Amino acid sequence: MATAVVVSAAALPAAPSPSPVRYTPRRAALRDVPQLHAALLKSGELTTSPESFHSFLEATALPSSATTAAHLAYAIRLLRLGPHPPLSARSYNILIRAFFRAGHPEDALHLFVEMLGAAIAANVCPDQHTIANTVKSCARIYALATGRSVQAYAVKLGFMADQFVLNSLIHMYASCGDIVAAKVLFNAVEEKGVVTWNAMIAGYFKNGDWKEVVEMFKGILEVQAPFDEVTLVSVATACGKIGDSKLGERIGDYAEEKGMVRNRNLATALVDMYAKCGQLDKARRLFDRMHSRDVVAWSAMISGYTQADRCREALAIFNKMQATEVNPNDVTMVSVLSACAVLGALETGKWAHSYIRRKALPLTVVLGTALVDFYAKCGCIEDAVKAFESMPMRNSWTWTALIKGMASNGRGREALELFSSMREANIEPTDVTFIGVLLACSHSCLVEEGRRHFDSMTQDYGIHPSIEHYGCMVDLLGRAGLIDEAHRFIRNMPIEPNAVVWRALLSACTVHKNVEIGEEALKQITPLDPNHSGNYILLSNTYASVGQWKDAAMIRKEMNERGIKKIPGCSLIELDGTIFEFFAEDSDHPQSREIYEKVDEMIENIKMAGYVPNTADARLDVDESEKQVSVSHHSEKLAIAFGLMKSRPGATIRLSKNLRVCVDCHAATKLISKVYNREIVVRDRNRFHHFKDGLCSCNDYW
DNA sequence: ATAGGGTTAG
Repeated sequence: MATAVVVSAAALPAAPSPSPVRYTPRRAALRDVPQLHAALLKSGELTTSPESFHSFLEATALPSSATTAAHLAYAIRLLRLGPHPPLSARSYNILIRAFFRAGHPEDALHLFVEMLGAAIAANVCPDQHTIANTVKSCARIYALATGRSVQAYAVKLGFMADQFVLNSLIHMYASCGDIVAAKVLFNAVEEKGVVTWNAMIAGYFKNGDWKEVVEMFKGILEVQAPFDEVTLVSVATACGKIGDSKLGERIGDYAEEKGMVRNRNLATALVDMYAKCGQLDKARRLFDRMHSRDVVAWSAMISGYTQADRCREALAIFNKMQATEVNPNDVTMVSVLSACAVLGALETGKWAHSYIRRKALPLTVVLGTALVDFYAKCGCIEDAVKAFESMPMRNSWTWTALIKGMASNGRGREALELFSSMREANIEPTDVTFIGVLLACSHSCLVEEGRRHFDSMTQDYGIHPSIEHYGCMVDLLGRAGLIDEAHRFIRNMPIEPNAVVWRALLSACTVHKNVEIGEEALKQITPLDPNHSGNYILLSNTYASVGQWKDAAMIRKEMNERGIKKIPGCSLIELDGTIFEFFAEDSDHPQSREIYEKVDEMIENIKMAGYVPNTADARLDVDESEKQVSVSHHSEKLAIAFGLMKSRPGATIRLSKNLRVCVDCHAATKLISKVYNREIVVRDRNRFHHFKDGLCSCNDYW
């Protein structure tokens, strides 16, 4: 009896509340271990009773949150140096399991090898427990070849009928990507238990085959095979990934009904599933009802908001998390940075970066890429480069993020140089990389390079252009003024052009005042995307730019008749870590009056520097002076005025807006940067504008 | 004694 050994159960610290599923051994605080050891030595039990020895080993080595490297070191010294009873498989098994659970699968494998040596010397033979635990370690480090040789032992020793051995092997093969080997074993198991099914499902899960996870579960239901919480965790998560909200919801309801949502992992999986199926508020209600939330639960909720483009709420919930005992990890910070990137929340994101450094969170490829992307999307391209260079590992996503960042910050040449370096580093570009490359060309008017890369994409890399690539090309040609060529390009596309492609052409027509093709473009867009206000506004502005006021007014009238509302312009500005949101003609802000006064002052000042209001993009139903007032209340100007009021002199003003910068705001902002001696960085829908000393980084080409 | 589970980037 194991209990007979331990000096006194009362001498041991109470175990934390045991999880309902897993076996939780008695544990000893490190300072109690020698005492326990001494007592066992003194009574002689340590050497005479194998049961006592094993029990002591378990108490010392089996990990809990309190287990340290010192515990493991103590146990391994005891095993190697003794004194102890003649060693058995059991002693090795305890340590193999301990090292595995403590996150040292390699050491577990070393112990297995050591055990095989001992097998020769002292007649210690691996048993089914040894095999199962060793196989688990192989799975953890993706040691497929090693796993196969362990299976050879299992065959040789006749353990292949053991459920535990079989299940661990199925799991090992599946998680190492050898799904065929896993399936062969799975099919060979006659009595499939719930764990057998789960191991196979987990295999498909690990390989990202969400559809097959769902299919297997449907198979389970069909043959009425057993399933449990663990099954549902995988299946619910898979439902989220493929957007199967019907099955997801059934699982959610079932879990509620059976009280399974008390299982934290399952509740977390359901939160994730609801969020990914677009039921964010349902996800939140479940999250709020959870009894305890660990870092994964918090991260799931935060990423749910980020992925649903509700980034301010993502940051709000991150703030709540910080008031708890749970510490964010690298995964949490990925979502946080991604939210900051979307919002252009530079201060908050910088804080996140410093947190990562302070806590020495592992700079994984994903986290590093999120950092690069964040800095690039906040217009801090130098910091993006620094983050890129500080990463120990980069992949194609990382390079792509920086290339796109360079492109949208108007540094096309550098983006193309980066692309060359990427190739020299032997990182395979993807379809998205080429979108970055083509954007770089179009934002910097590099027409020849763009054509070359577009052709090379298919010829040299076998990547077939998607509609987005075609859109970039139309944009590139159109912006460069090659409107006819762009139009021909669309007509020769092998796939149906969509509204985005035609809109790129239309927008080029607006810039280059081409009424004829602009009309054609709108005609093509209307059936594809009838309710997008931008289309009408672009053509109306094209008419206005060549003085066809009647036609311009007619288009606006048509818009009104069809009940199409202009998307309100919206600008975000972050000051001292708080994000302020402005709409055109906004009067919601408590300091509205001061802000409008500041706008008037700003306009007067830049007029003295030569500003002439450009009302081509203004509403048409009012007279000229009203038009001037209306453009002066564009959301950008309100946000800039607020920024001037609230930041110290000379500080850079950064804002991000939902539409593209209008001609008037662009001209005004250039002058504001000069008159107020401020750098102003504006992120619009498409790209960045860095205003300084009366000039813009886009060279007025956007 | 033993097997299976949730969150992340372009």
